[in-house]
Amino acid sequence: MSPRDPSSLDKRLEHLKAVARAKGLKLTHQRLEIFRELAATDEHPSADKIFRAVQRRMPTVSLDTVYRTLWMLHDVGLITTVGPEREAVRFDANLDQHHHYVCVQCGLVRDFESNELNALRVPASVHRLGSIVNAQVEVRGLCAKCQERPARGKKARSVSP
Amino acid sequence: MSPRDPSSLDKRLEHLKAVARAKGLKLTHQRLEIFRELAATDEHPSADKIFRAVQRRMPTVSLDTVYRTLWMLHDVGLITTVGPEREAVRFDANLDQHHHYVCVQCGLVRDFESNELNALRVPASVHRLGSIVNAQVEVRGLCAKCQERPARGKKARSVSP
DNA sequence: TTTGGTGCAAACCGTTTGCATCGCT
DNA sequence: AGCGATGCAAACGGTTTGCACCAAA
Repeated sequence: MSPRDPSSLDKRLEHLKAVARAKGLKLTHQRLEIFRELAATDEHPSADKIFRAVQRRMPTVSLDTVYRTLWMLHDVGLITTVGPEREAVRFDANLDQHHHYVCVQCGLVRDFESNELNALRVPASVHRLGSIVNAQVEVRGLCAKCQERPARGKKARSVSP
Repeated sequence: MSPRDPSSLDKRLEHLKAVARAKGLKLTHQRLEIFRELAATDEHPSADKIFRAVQRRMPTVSLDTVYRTLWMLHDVGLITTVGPEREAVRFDANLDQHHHYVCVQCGLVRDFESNELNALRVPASVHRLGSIVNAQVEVRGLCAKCQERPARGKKARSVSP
């Protein structure tokens, strides 16, 4: 079920249409191309990369439409981002093996430890990709504080805690 | 061994001094304060947060010294960053559970799958932090391509693949 | 006509860099 | 004196936003 698998792409386009119908989103030419571009690769491209690719077929698209579309797709749960969404780099002086809990709304990051998770083994296929420096678990969720005060109307995206 | 544990802070300061001695780094007042600030918390602050904290005790520090110091500490392996280092947000249309391999040099991201890792359980303590949306493994390493051509002299930090 | 979506350009913000100065050895 | 570290200010690059225009219902 790799993203390159054409049947997987079809499935995702189906899903997109279903969600669009359910939520009353307009599936404009631009939106369709942007989603298709992202769904057809497993390289996890940046907005700019998607922009340049879509631009080839559709010279009038603008970068900000790509951004708006991507976040819109993200908001309705059709796509995700890689790693914690954040506005700034976060640093870590804890060199012992540990794992992270990340709040998807406010960006809070907390360490936790687990011998069980420390012992996890990555599959052989990963070793073919390159060397391994470390492996850690990233748990995403809504932190206790953010559960109290429900999401703000607009950008539910990042804020330093 | 939480970062708030004062004995842990001491241990880290020891380590800092040892590495500084070994590598001939100058431990200026600024550098010491910046490291201390980071090592004393487990909030994984941004450069700006560290800057504001250090500034209280040392009103003349500048934000760029904080950045330079943090990356210097990072380059000698004394601190790390949370999540993949990247210059731009990367998007992902793969909603099935999967995991990521991230190259620490060029920023390449690749999916991989593992039933074993899909089944991992997070410790109870994490559930106290908030709700859980998903849990995935992030493996960091140097990808095959980057191993061939050794690191560039300057910033070994990010570039879109 | 009304409601969104889009494109453009300017604003924004985190981060980096060039350069002159400072402080330690 | 010599040399790396620092501070300042300006540049940079990714991202967002205000606004006018356009297209579909």
